[in-house]
Amino acid sequence: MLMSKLVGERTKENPADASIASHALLVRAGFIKLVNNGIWSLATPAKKICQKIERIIREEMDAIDGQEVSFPVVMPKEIWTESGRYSSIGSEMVRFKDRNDHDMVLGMTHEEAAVHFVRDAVNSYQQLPVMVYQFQTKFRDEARCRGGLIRVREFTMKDAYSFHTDNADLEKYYDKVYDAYVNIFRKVGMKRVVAVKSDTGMMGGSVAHEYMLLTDIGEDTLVICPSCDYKANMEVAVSKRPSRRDEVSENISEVFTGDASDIPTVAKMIGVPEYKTMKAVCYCVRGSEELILCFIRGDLEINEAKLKRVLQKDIAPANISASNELHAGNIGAYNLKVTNTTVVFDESLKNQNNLVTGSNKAEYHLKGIDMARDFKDIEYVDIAKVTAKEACPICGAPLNIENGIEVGNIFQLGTKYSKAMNMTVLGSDGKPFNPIMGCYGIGIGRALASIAEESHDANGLIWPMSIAPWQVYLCGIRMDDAIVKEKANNLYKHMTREGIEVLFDDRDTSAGVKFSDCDLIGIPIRVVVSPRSLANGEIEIQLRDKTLKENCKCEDAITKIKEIIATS
RNA sequence: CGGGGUGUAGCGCAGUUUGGUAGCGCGUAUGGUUCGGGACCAUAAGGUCGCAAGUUCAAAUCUUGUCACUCCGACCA
Repeated sequence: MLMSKLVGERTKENPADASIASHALLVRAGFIKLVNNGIWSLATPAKKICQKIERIIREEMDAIDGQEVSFPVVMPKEIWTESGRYSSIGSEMVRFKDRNDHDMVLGMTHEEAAVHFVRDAVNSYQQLPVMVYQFQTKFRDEARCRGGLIRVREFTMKDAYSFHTDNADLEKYYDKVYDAYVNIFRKVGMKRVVAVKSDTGMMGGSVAHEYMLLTDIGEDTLVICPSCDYKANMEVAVSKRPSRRDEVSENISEVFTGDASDIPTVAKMIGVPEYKTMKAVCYCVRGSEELILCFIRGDLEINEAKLKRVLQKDIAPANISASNELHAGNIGAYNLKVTNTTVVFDESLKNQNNLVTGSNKAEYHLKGIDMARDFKDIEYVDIAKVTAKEACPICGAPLNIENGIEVGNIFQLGTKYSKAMNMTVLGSDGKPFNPIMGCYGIGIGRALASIAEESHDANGLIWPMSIAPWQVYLCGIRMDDAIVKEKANNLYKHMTREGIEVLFDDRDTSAGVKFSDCDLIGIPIRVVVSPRSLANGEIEIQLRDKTLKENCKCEDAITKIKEIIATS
């Protein structure tokens, strides 16, 4: 590829709307161009990286007996009605009518298509397990795109679907995919990737993991144990909390607290630590008048993902200031009288005593609450957010909290789709059953952006060799010099013939411009042909990550470059 | 969906307060001088100032509406 012909505008200045490095650099280097909110065109370098990432994924998927297929982007309403998701998914799924007034959808995921595809072709347990996968465009009408390619509406995803006779077989296969994913992220050059336990959300199913690239700009919050291998998304993370029960329980008494309504103020006023309080947090059920009143230890926060799972309902924060039943700021579980309200107690309160809580009347709080004594027969559920330094549920070490970008996920789906879509195969006992499914995804563009996020410096991108758009940036300095021009041209032809991927900067421009572009684009090996080094019969080789800079004889160049490629 | 910000040349911006017919830097084209970390000189091309309506002798500038993008939050297989 000749640099003089490469389409894609490079700029010196950061785009005004970029707030993260990968977004800014990918735009500056001319890799991507915005077409519409969350919809991007990819230039050749970005496309080449995607192809290399896909090649690595394909190798790993094939190695665990995956069969590459291709499902459609546009699907009829019917198969989504079968699974129940035509109605359960909101405006994130694009729906439209074709010329015959038929309801259609744009694929945002392909469980339905996979079941539709496999259910007629697979009739016997003897054909299982089977896994199909594809690289396909997804469209999700995201409420809010961000971060360049990190969160977009249209993107390419590798999605895979496996079918099994029983849970044991799924689990065995799930482990294989788990390992394949570890290989994939290692091969594409992502370093700080961890697999965390995750929520299964609208996908249904039980066990799920997300592969997270640890970075400050990550949208997900992760709980990670530094001393054992406990790692979980905040949505599902748990911790061990020491009991704060005192030896002696006081009696309940009222305390005047005036207009103090938040926990720090009340605790300070009464003179107790915040963990000796019980606070109320109120939610409403989306699309209903029903209220959810959560009681939790005052120093903790509600984990809304956990709460949703406990309730099996969609919730939203509620504004209760207008309510007649509840005194905002003075809500307490003791002597509470409410209607059309679900009351939930967090496990952090279990068996605690001498707690301060609202009195359900203005200007007063209660102290001396003993959960064991004052509340009989209540059920405690885990709806609390884990906080940093709490004890790991496995080993007890203080937990860390970090941010991560989700670069891949794997789900044990169970029979949610095979049952809903009536996919059956005959078992060894001659009876039909619904196969157990798993599904496994990796976003290609997000992977590219994540690598850019992890691997760059002030001058530009730094691509790992395995996915670099080109392996070598061949730089002719003084292309107006006949000898340089000839040498560089010969080297370009020679390298290309040897199968080395070269971007040849044949432009007649200054060295500074070429070096800057080379750094910005982030090609791993820079080869410089110039009058200066050529005078000694040498060319210059330098690595983008600055781990090597040396001259070598022209005739040894190809061997040397191949060696670098082979060992990186 | 809620809150903020911004729309002026391919990119980054000034000009808007106080209305007077559009500007800077980068990039691009041509010629010349340069040449190992974003060279210099000269000349040139490129904009119905997001869109629409209104006020006015006159609107990038004031008014109203609308659209788009973006940031923070909600949502997120």
